[in-house]
Amino acid sequence: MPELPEVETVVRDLRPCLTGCRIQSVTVSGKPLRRPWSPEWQTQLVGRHVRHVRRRGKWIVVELDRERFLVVHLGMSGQLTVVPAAEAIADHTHIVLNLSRNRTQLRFRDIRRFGSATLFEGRAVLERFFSDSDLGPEPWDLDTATWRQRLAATERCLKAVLLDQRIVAGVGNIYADESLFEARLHPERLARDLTPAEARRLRKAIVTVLERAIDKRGSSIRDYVGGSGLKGQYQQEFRVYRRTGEPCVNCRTPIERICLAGRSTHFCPDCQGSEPEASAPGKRSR
DNA sequence: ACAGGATCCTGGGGGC
DNA sequence: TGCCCCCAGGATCCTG
Repeated sequence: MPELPEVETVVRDLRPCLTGCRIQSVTVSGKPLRRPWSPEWQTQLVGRHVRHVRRRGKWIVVELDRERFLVVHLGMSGQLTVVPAAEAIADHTHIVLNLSRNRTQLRFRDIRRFGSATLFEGRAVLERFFSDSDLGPEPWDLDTATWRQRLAATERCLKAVLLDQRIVAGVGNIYADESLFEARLHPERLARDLTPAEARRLRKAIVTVLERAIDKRGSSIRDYVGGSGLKGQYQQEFRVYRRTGEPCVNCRTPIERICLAGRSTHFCPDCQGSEPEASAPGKRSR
């Protein structure tokens, strides 16, 4: 669930609560997460100070002293929050760090356990992790030439390309659909078929939609909360996502839902043009 | 190289 | 109430 805007919100919430804190002690649930947690990390974390908290794609990076990096992925249902230690510990809480400041704790809770927390030793190891996973650029760092070249180099449809973290980092199912609506592009269009103007429009739409969502603290459909436990509000602004059958905000045509790249995909069949086969030359819709 | 499906999990919602 | 099925913001692995 958490995509770039949700992860960015968590990071912005956590930063003032964590920066400068000392980790006093660590407890874990022992339940397996997406990536295995090594027991020795508990002792390595104790006594470390938090230098900085940042985001890379959908990854949260908690930078510690002595070049240690706690890297968290929220998966589908992960929550990373700072709360008073006195607050009851909810079910499915897997990692608790006791912090030096104001009797607070950093808690990682993940109902479905598709998320992960990993400790990296050394900046080079962290960098290698991101380069090995081939994580693409942040949407606003995507330069025109690279973007056009990546689109031209694939046979895949736009929806599949937007979900590919190697091409652009941070976009997930919600913001892929919302960006394609913003750009007025059909999710089944082949990436390689985009004109330069369309490619530019899509890149701009991604940034616009993500910035709007960050302003609203992301989207809370179910489990997502920010680093302070507050929900997001962007779900109230969805124009296509989860609006199947409801009228398009532009043209009142009912929003359609199909399955693409294994994910439910929502679009306006009128505003977002027709499928490639149907758009005969010389007979362009709109 | 890619689509499609299955997989890792838990829980909410709808239909009956 | 309960049961069963479908669905879910992600990523990865396998097969064809």
